Amino acid sequence: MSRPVRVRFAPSPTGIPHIGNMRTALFNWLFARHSDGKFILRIEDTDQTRKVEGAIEKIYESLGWLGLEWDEGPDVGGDSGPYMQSERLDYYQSAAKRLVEQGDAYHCYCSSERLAEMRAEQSKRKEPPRYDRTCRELTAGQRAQKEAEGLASVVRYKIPFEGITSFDDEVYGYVEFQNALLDDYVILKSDGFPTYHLANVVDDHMMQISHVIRADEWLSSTPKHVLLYKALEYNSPKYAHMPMTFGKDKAKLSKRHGATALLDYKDMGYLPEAMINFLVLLGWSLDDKTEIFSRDDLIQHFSLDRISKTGAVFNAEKLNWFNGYYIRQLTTDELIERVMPLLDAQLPADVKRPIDTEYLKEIIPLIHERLKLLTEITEFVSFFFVDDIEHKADELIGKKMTQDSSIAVLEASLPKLESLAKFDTESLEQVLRPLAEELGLKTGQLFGTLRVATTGKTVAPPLFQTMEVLGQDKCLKRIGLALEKLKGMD
RNA sequence: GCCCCCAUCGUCUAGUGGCCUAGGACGACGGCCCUUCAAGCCGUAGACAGGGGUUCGAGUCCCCUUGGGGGCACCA
Repeated sequence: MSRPVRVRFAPSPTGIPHIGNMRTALFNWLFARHSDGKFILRIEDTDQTRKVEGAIEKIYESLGWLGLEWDEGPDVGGDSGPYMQSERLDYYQSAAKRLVEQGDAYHCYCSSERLAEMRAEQSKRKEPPRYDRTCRELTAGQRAQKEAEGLASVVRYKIPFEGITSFDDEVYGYVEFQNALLDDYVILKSDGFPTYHLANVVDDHMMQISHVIRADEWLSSTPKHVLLYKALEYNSPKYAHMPMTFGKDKAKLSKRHGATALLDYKDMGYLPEAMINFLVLLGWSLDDKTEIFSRDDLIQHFSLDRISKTGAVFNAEKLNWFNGYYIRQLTTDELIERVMPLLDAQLPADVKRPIDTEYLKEIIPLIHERLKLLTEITEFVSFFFVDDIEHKADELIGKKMTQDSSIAVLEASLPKLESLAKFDTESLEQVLRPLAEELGLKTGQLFGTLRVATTGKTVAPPLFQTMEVLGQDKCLKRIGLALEKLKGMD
């Protein structure tokens, strides 16, 4: 009989959650949803010195952006609260007390200066840095004396001198460690706050966490936790360590790899659905061909046994492809909705607000499949909105064209376009295609020149459709401007 | 230095002893389409780190080497 699935995402509020954290959150969330279990948010704020103002809001925002809703947490409550570790100090302290009384832990009065010195010595001698266990053997009398002196103390776990601590990891399988090589690590700091090791064990037990799904970097501290579960007579949860995410240099992803905060990607114009699809494939796969997963697909198919053991490099190129793909899947209206705030913020002030949605509906189909990032939208559509465009002279003269031939092209086009009763794609094509032949030019030369003249860009959506949306007046006016520019060049 | 983990194309990965002359995706390159750019379609190059075993047979199992990563705080 296995217990109900309860997993947690337990970030510490020390900054903006980065990609790696959020991938861990994703995997936990998927496992919970797949298993019909609970996804719990717990804030591990046990380090008073590293607390960052506003970090918790960023955690909410990051989860929210990806749509990873949590069932229990500091803000939504739940039966296992409080969900902020700083509000659970009593639990940790009594656990530590119990361990001391049982003889599984002891007070240590060594100063951090002494410890630092000791470690320096050890590394000089090329020895593994470890606590020398000075305080482990203190007699009751010695302890009383230290207390009387008013010395602050930490509580250290008393690692057995012999034996092996092992566990079965859901991803890595059987892993074992020699107790003799483990350090008497601190479980309670001198300020009365627990370390991660104690806090996560106490909380995971009290919150009835069934599976601990966390990054690989925790693998080597897991025996400490296993020992703690045993000493406290708790049932150990199952462990699933997942491979880490690396930067291009294969080192643990960190700030120096550029944008690493999840929300940076939101700001850069990525879609959360693309991000999820990309992130889940970093360390998990369904089979040999499926690449695209909707949220429901993932919930349906996600499983721990398909998590790989190898670290994955965060490769933004593939993310870009996913993003383009998901943008293309949106309907015109959906894309407008997502892009509207960006346009509102980025389009020049003299463009009328609110931005004309009907007009956008004509424009979007032209640029939709060209968009890779939402933030590119302004660059793609501004020439539709702006009144006067700026022509670059050298762009006005295309490949295999000269100043004179460009002028000729525009002058020949003008009357044809002016005479058009209907300024739509078909009519435009009907007059412009023959015109190229008349002028003895390739269609590309004619259309290219007109493209730059009407849009101000060398790269734009198909000419006729663009001109139709732009409208006759704007096109004629812009061609006129282009002619002036070309003629005034000498 | 010690401990732990990992090892298939540049990257993400499929592969759980014969279905592998190793599959897919991104990227790269070439082509088609074509008024530019995209998108789409077609195609090409590209990997089992090395060495020993085990086996009739090893990318798949074992060992060693090498390489990479992670951990070794009163941080999580």
